[in-house]
Amino acid sequence: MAGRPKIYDEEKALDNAIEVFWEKGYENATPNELLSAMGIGKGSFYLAYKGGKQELFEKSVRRFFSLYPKPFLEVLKTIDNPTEAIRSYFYVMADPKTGFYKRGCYFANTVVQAEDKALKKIAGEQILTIAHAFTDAMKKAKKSGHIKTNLSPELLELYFINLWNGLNVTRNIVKDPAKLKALIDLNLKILE
Amino acid sequence: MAGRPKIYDEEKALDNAIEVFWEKGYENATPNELLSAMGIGKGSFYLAYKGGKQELFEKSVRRFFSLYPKPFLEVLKTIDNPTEAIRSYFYVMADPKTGFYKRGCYFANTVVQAEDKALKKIAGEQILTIAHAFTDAMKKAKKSGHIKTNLSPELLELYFINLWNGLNVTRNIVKDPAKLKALIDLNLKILE
DNA sequence: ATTATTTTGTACTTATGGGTACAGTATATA
DNA sequence: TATATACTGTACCCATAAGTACAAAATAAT
Repeated sequence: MAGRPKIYDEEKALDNAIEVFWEKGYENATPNELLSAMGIGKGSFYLAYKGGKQELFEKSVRRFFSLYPKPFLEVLKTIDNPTEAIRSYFYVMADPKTGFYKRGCYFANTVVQAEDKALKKIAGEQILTIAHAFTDAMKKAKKSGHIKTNLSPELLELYFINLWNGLNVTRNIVKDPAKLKALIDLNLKILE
Repeated sequence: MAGRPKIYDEEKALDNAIEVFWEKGYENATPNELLSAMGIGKGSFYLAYKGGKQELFEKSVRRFFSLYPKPFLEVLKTIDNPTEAIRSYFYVMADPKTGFYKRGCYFANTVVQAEDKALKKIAGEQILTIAHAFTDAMKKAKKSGHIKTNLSPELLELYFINLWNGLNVTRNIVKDPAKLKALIDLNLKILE
């Protein structure tokens, strides 16, 4: 455990890198922007991330997941009737105060933007993980009678992934939060 | 009208450029790829497109529109009950034989990928144009009694834009055409 | 055949992406 | 206090993006 101590906070630096990637996308985030946002030089960077930009992004994906979706999914598990929780999750895409309204879904953006197949895949898996958690919640709610639809959980899951992915694009074209909320509400009627 | 004659076909060159942009996205398409696909050198290129890559892309957007959505929209106008026509339009995203299944929506990709706000806007406008045509078709079908929903045409339009945009992302994550078709069918039930 | 006009190919240019190499500095421990 | 270890900063490096400059070539009209 000897050696010169790090001058920067690893987690904070990663969080700052997330901001750059989120704003610009993986390909458009330049080393200069990343390094200056992280507050470190090349020496430190390539020591910490031997895989360079790609490794940084992969780590940022996992960190992003633990920062945003994960806490929500843990609350979701404890809820009996999940419809309103799910609605509020979708609403972040329609709320100008959130990073999601402004910059979209970290994962869905990557799925569309990245050239690298491996990155696309990792990002897609995060979305699927979230979707699975929604499905679990809905299965439970069906058993307890809070949700009555006869649609299969798998199809419902796909329906909600697609709503989310759609919002990620549509918010760029139709910016009115009220319209986006109406769209979400309309889609959620499927659970009635 | 004197002068050395062009050695290449402008339209064909533009079509070839579309293929590159469609495959790679605006930012990731390199000059080398574009020029060699178009079969011309720099001299000819920057003479024909003084605005460079950006001008080329803008022209490619209009050309793409005239190649794919426009013919469909013209047929759509002549149809009485548009539900099946619209369904078949959405199905291109679920059909492995089409460029849309493999490479997605030229416009929606641009909306998500491009840094340039002007390009984002132009691409978004194409999507809105298509959506408006759908709305017109549905208004007509409502009057003639083929469609009975009470939802406002504006909300329906947003719903369909969002379905399309969602498919453009979701097809990267869930590749099974049958599942994608089931998703489309489920969404189209809203017209019943 | 000369000229005016347009197109083409090649050479050059600047900036940046995405790193590597390595010498120097700061620490924990023996 | 010496040493092994870990971090940092600076100086390089090569490839490519995106475009300019311009001389040479091919035509139509005179």
